[in-house]
Amino acid sequence: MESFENIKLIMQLSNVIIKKRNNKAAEYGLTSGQALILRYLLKNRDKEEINQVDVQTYMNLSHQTVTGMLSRLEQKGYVSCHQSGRDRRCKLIELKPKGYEVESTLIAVAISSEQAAIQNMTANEQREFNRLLRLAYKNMTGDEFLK
Amino acid sequence: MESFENIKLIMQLSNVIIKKRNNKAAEYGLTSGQALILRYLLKNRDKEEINQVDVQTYMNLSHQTVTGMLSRLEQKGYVSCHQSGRDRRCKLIELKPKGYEVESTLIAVAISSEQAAIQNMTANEQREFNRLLRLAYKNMTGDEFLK
DNA sequence: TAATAAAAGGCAGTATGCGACATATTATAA
DNA sequence: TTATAATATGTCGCATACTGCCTTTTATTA
Repeated sequence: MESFENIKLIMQLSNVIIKKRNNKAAEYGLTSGQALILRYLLKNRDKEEINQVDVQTYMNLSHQTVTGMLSRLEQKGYVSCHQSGRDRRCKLIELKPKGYEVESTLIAVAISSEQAAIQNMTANEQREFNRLLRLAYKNMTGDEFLK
Repeated sequence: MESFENIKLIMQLSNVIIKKRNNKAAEYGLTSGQALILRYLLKNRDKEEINQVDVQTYMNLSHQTVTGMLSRLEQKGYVSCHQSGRDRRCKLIELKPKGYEVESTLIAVAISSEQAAIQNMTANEQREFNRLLRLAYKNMTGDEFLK
């Protein structure tokens, strides 16, 4: 059998991407993970209520990790967190004005990062790359990847 | 332009892979990163000298990160580190017997993890997946990915 | 209704992974 | 040869990311 070392490649690719995005996000006082959470909140601003567990599902991270990330976003004034009236176990997450202000910047950075990764790929290759990444994700998790 | 969110997919795929490998490696007191370093040292056992900078290059990680990982491998008795006689700035890394003992286990785990990711892919799809991952890596870093 | 299970989230500890900064040693240039 | 640059590595502090363990609140079941 052929030995591709795809696993090491995926892990290093991820590290490189995170490093680049951290450097970009640092220009406005964020990290790449915090920026991704903000984009999720902005995209779902019309939802009645967003709780921590929704962020965990979107990010596919443990609740302990997300607790820390949200508390740092709150400290910086991007979001505010309160106990939900609907279910007192839940943490209601709301975007503050500072969160709305960075929306266009976050989108621009995300697009440029996405473009950097797939440059020099034809449209067909881009579709195939995405399809195979999703297949690998499903192989490893048993679940479909959700945008 | 199409929005694939490949970046988020790659990052989450990497997280899932690391989590699975950490669980496996924990059975014999290692982490996934430590296991990868040991495999590198085992593969290069015939080299005259391996220094920390070689591990950094192989892992594509910063020297601060590798310093910590190596010191934990040393604490656990897998490697021993000394000052190099050839160049006193360099840290000579040597495998201890405990390192050699886990070789077959490390290889078995690595293969099974690699196989898990690419199951349900045809031989052609596997080659294409690897080629596109390498292209993305080169797009992001400017360098070729080295096994 | 009362006991129990499940869900949401918090805290402590450990391991990556980085930037910033510092030190020692070697290489290079004036 | 001496000043300067480059290299190899270290420490500190911070942000992820996890497991393990805990509390509070809601849901379920006897």
